[in-house]
Amino acid sequence: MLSEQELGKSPLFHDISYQDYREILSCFQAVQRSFRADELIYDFSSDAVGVVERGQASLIRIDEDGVATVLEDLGAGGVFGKTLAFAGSTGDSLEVVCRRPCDVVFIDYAHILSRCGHACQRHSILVQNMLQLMADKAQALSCRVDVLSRRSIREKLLCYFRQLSQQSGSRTFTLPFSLSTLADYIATDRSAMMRELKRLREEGSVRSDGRQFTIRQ
Amino acid sequence: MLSEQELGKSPLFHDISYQDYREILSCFQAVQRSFRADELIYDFSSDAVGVVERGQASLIRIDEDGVATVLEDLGAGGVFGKTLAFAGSTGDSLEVVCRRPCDVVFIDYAHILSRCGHACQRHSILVQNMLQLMADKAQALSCRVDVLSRRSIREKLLCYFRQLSQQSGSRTFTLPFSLSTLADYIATDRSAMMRELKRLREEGSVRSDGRQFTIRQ
DNA sequence: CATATTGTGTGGGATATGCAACAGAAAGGG
DNA sequence: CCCTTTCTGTTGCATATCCCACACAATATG
Repeated sequence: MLSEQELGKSPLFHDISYQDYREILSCFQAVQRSFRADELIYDFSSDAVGVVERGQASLIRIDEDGVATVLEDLGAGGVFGKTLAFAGSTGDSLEVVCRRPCDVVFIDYAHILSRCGHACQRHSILVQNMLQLMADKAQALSCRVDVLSRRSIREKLLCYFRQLSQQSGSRTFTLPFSLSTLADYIATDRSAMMRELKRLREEGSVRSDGRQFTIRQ
Repeated sequence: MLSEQELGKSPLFHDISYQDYREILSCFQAVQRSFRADELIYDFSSDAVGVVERGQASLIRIDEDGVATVLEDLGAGGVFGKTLAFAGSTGDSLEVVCRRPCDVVFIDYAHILSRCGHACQRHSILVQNMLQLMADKAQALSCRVDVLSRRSIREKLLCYFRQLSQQSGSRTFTLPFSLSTLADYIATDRSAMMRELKRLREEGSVRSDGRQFTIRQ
């Protein structure tokens, strides 16, 4: 349960009064839980939709060989759920895992989409907030597709760097994760990526210090 | 403008009366237009959100070298707009192009997300429909990421085939586009893909006749 | 009907990428 | 503090993938 102050920062309950927030929790049978780093948040067995209120989590895929791949990075406002990801090619499993301590709200998805008998104002605002979160998710996924659809490691890196640069509004930006994870994110071999990174540095397209990067132009 | 009968099939105006539909069009300054094959539907210059009511369209990216890549396949219920795709790595442009004759509704996105002064019932249902479409879009993009994040052509193909198989509810299914476009879709070279496809056929993992495929298991 | 355009299928040669393996740096945990 | 684990950086080698080029089928187009 959020405090009145925390509620102000909540992506899902934005613009909802504390009174309404409490009623929504019961009306929607919503559950709020906190997680520590590395804890399993969701395993795609229930029909609930989860919203990350605070903290950071990752949606990862584990294939039959046990290889893990980060499919999505979920920050505050991140949404996940069975109905929002492909059921998964038989054989591999999906999980949402906590990276940094998280607060997560679980809500029954069908309940959100069904016309509320009470036609309540609360419901309407909640749906609107949910729409906003979903639009953000769609955009984040679009970015990912934009990167992954590039044909070479080089192009993938440059595409991703340009995105980060644009987001930060500067030619300099900080990677949201380690270089090893970056390789995973762009779905390539780490050593091959390091090689390409070196080349980019040598020809002056990119400068880097740790996780801080600067691109030319 | 839709006829009363067509309205019943509309993804965006589902469960909305004809009367309300007409008022929404004016209240939201929504515009409805039809397009023929190969016509340009949207070039990401306006802030409007588009919804494909009928027909088929593609969201394509054209990079600085003029190479086109299909980023999304938009059928009935497909949503697109500037706020839903990454602004695009500077240099390449995005377009929505008509494949098969389309009816498209354009709505001002800010208008949808803003609390409607009238707090009207119409608005609320429209938002709910929009949420459903957005969730569908997120799922479709997840599928795409699932495929593109595979490390080899072989795995990409198998992953995509499993998705199609699951969608059709059968081991046999039909590709939604040509083999050449498929190569594009999984972001690889066509000849390399053909070679891999040949291998899959030879070892009996896949049988195919034209665009009709059958996978083992 | 002739002609142009697009799609399919295949191959040889160049190379970018993947894989395995290692060593030192950095970070976390008791 | 030491010890463990993760992360970074690099290399040699094998090969999957790309690029170019060609021939033919299928389909559109007038």
